[in-house]
Parts: sequence; structure tokens; C-alpha cells
Amino acid sequence: MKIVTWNVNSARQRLAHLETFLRESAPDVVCLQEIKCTDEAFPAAAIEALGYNVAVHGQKTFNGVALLSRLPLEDVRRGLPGDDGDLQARYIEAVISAGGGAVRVASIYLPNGNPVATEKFAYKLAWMERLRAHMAARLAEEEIAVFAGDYNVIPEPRDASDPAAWTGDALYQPESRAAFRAILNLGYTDALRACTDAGGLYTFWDYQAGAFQRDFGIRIDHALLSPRAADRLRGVAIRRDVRAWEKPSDHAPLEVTLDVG
DNA sequence: ATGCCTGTCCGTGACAGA
Repeated sequence: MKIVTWNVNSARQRLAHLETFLRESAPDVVCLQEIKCTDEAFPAAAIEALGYNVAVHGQKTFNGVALLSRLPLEDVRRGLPGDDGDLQARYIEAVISAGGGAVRVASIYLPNGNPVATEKFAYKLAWMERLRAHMAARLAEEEIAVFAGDYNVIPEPRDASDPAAWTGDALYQPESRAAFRAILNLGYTDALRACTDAGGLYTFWDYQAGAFQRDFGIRIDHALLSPRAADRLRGVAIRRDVRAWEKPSDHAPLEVTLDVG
């Protein structure tokens, strides 16, 4: 089973790229972030025409996440538990029943948190604590589970081309990195790091100042695997080539392959 | 030190309907 996470930076602006990607990568499941539209405005018909089921948790203008799957999406849940007052659409999960067993997949759009020392950073840390609590509860269910998305966290120095440039940024704050480690320490596996220790592996390059051309990148899109999912991990690929397409998203897709189904 | 780039919404103007 090939599972992809991709922050598309507007589903409507990126529909042609998404269609091309679905045709040539042929993933089984896709976790989208920053669809930037309501459920009604999401281009579901075009995606369904390519053989995918669609579940959307959208929002006007900002945020918004979705799941696409060749097999049916069951037990769809929208929103991260722990704060009924949180109106930002940043979390959706569902179960896909494959031949080899059921897989729970979540699409996550973690808050950016900038600027630090504002309410936005406090919201990020509170959101990460809610995510940790939810992932702890899910872990107890011993499922094959994949929590994939834009975590907006640079885990380690090797995950940035110029770590010093991110010193004051919410993506690289000690608190942000500690919260990410706390999730891993529950017993989750960073899929990419299970496959390689190499540096220079990035998933985001800013649109500005020729960041992609200079390879001024960071690794902030991650797939975290439950123990049973990690046992089935076959490989990971960052689709850097997609970031070079015309009028791209500023994020590259991350592909994870599991021996399931 | 700041902007760099991109996307959405709003406002505007054009137009349809009452």
C-alpha cells in the first residue's frame, strides 16, 4: 500500500498537478493539507473520476485537510479531539480495509506557530499536546496506523540546509522539537528516518528568494508509523521533482510504502 | 534589516432579475 502526504497549498489551484500526480504515482491513499476551501468547493468529482473515494474536512480560505483512497474510507473522523472550541480544520482520519488488514490513516496540518511569543505559538504547542494525547490513545488500540502530514516541525539540524537560519522560527523552537520527540517517544517511527540517516532530505522550499534553486529547504512533512505499521515499512520517497513543476505547491509529496494488502 | 512569492477574499464593476 502506497500512502502519500502532500500539502498542496490550495486544492483548486493545484488540481491539475494533483491529477497528474495521481495518474503517474498511483498511490492507494493520499493525505492532503491546506486545501484552502470548503467541503462544497473541493474538486471531488475530478478526483473521483480517477478512481478515488474522497473525505474532506474543509474550511473557507485557510487550512483544510482531505483523504483520498482507492478503497472505501470507513469510520471517518473530522477534527482533533480535545478542544471543541477549535474551529480550524486541521485533522481528518479514516480506516481503509485492505486485504492484509485494516489501516488507520490520518491527514494532519499542524499549526505553523509563527511568530513565536504570540498566541499562535501557544496554539501550536497546545495543538501538539492534543495530538500527542490522541496518538497515545490510538497506540493502545494496536492498529496499523499512519499519521501523515505537514507537522510544521524541523526535527533536527540535519533536517534543514541552514539550521541557524531557523533559530527564531516556530518550526525549529526547542519546545516544538521536544513536542515532536514526545510523540515519537510514545513508540511511533518517523518513516523517513527508519530508512536513512542522510541529511539534505527536504519537503519544503519557500517560494521566495529562489529557495528551491538554492536548495534552501527543510523537512517538515512527516509520516509517523505505529509499531505494526513500522514493521511493514518497505520504503519512503520524497517527490522533489514535483516541487520543480510549473506553478507548484511549496511542499513536495512524501511517499510511504507498506507491506499491506 | 526587509522583501522576496503565492493564494484567497474583498471591493469594484458588469450584469441579471425584480
